[in-house]
Amino acid sequence: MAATPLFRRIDVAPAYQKVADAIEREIINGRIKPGEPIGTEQQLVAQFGVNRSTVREGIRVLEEGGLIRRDSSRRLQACLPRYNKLATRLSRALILHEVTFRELFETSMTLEVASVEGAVERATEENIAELAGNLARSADVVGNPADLAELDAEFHVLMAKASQNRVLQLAREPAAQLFFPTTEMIVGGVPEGGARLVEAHRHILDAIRRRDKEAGVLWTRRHLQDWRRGFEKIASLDRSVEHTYMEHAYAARQ
Amino acid sequence: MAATPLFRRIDVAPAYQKVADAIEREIINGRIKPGEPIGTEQQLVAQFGVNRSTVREGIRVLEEGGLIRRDSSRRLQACLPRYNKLATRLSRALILHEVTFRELFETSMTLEVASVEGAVERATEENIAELAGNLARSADVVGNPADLAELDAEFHVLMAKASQNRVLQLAREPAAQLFFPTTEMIVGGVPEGGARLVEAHRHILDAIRRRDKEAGVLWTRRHLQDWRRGFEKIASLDRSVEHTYMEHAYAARQ
DNA sequence: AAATCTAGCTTTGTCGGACAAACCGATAAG
DNA sequence: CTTATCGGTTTGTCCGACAAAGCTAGATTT
Repeated sequence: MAATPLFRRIDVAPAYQKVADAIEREIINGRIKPGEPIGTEQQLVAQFGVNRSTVREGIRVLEEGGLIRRDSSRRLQACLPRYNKLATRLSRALILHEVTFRELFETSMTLEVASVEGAVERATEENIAELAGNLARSADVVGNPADLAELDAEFHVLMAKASQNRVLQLAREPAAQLFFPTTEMIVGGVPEGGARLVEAHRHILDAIRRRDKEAGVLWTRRHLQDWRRGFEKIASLDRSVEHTYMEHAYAARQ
Repeated sequence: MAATPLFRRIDVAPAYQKVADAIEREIINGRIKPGEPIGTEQQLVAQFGVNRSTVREGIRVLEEGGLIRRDSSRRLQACLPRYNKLATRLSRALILHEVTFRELFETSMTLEVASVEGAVERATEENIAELAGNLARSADVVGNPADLAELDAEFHVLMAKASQNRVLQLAREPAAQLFFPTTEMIVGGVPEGGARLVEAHRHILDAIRRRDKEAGVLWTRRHLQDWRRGFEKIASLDRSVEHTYMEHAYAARQ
């Protein structure tokens, strides 16, 4: 396109950013492995030749990005970014973008179905045992919406885990974090809601055990459709997630 | 469970974290709207009663989290977290977790199919025009793998946009960022690869225009299966994304 | 000798102050 | 009306300092 420029683009990134980038590079390309120490702030000061305040700003960037963390004794070490932490930030972004429950529901339907398909195909004995444990605990608290909602969320996490697909696990997490908290509202508001939920989980787990993909998908769809029907009794699918939560929080305080 | 404790859990979060949390709260619950200024560092120092270094560390956290940014004149303002930036972090996380292309492919198949279904249902005239523009440009560079790969990625972004589902847009982004760069490798390595890609896009767009969901899904699947076949000619689906990219980068340098 | 304690060194989190460069706004000059 | 200039702000960086918490190794006790 253009002629070769005479000068290279001048690098104007602030020093703290360069510090963060330099450490990030070492982690990304594997020269520092997760769990390995990064060194003390003093050492970084010496290596980069910048002030400790500057180093600390760079550290904050990486810490928030999930690439490094401080161990029990506050020493820096590289780490594998936790999906959960990243997902939390994504959920926050979704709220700020004022997405609606309709969007959330549609996407969750897609991802939970994919999740159960994967689980039916590839769940290990251990995965199945975990799901069974969750189901047993759910049956015990069927009358307690708060506890049941928590176990419901866990059931779906375990299902995604059973799919053995980490990309899918990650992709579903942000939506799930916004989606499943409503379970408590719904189970609490619909008689027999808790029983239907546990029933659906039971059929899903059974389908996974029998490697029956069709049944797994069917019951997952029913399970989510149940959620949807319950939701529409108490709120509109086309309102933003943010507003709905706000109102619910307000109502709960009364 | 336990008796009501006599003392409330004392807060030991470091000051910079509290600064970040305090500002985040104001943004999340809407008291500071996206685009509005946060104030200068000096003002934050005065308001929070902490040192400027501390304030700056808190700012770094929020900046990395995408909740605030500095405008042209480096003043702080709240902002809507950009999907893209967050997705980059997630992609990085996926690489560090050494996910395989099989996981990536499976999830992308799910999400792209959901994407085209949404697009068939809800694409606006404007969405269709954007897709058509992309298609026309693609046809022009059918012999240039690098440019074509870029336009392919854009086509799929536009398709997700046309689905009018922002949760879906967000959910597909991390996988897409890792998935589509390989298009260049594949199109370059398979004769007629470029032509098949443009052909698939043409059929997909046509299906969206005709609101023919079945055709849209069919051609999207074919399109991705094409990718998969091409990929398997040059690498294994079960190797980690990281290693495959490394080798490709190495080969390109020779 | 093994376990425990203690004193000193290290490291982190925070603070205060400082300064150059970039930026902003307003005024002066063409 | 545009351009140049100048002072006040603001950011990015640096220096030095200190309390609290953690770690280490030698001293003490059992």
